Amino acid sequence: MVGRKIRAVAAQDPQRCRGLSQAVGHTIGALNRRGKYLLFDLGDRHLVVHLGMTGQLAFQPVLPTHRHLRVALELDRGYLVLFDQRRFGKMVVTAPGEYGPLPTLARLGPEPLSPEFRPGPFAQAVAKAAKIKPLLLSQRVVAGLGNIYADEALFRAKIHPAQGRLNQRQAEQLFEAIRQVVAQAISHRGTTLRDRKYLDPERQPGENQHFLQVFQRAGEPCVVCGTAIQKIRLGGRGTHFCPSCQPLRPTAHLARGTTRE
DNA sequence: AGGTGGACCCGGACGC
DNA sequence: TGCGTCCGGGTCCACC
Repeated sequence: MVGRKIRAVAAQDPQRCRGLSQAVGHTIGALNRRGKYLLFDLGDRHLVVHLGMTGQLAFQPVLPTHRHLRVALELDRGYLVLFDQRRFGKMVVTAPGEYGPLPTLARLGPEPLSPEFRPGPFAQAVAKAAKIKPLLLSQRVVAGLGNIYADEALFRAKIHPAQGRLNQRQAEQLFEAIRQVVAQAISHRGTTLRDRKYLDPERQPGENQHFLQVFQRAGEPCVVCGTAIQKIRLGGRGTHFCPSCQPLRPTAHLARGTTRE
């Protein structure tokens, strides 16, 4: 669809797609990604798309009739459409770099597999965290981690999801675990759970669900020690961990140099 | 400023 | 079979 001109836009829910009419008359340039956001370069504007949890973006020659069709951009030949099964997805037009309507994008941390993701700044950020998992989900210290990969990375690093003030060693372990979990998920073409919410552009399921070690495995044995995986609620999210491999210790015992033992 | 809890939504799973 | 209820996913926002 790159190179095509946007002729018209139609949004089912104009309130949540503010500014979309600014896209009309622009030509779609490069398509980039930051974290979970897709950025279409329109020259002096960016078209920002977030698929939420169940959204799908498609380029189709004819306008589909689909009950979950939420936004349609009419292009020179064909349509760019956002299907948004549960209405958490977004399409917004902004000036490049001005992401006021998208505060999470405005404060997005580095890509986990990029050179900008560095252990030093990461360690500094997680040393101050009240609870590590909500910080990972905030997108501020690293971009793109959702509930599945946050749980998996914390398991690999042997850190309890509610742990605060990570020490240097924990920070290094978590840094590596995040990169491994993301790289593994990409190599397995994504995670498609039982509900098949995620399918790739060819409509094929991913394979990473077969490699998850804690997510949605509550009650099953830990792959390392055999202890039953626990599920708790943390920051409003279902959170899976091994209570034996990921013990929660008082922060004071972990933050090096803060005790007089 | 940072943390937290609720709102948003609806398909699917589950219980009766 | 059908109906009601609950859950969960990623932000965003109001509040602390």
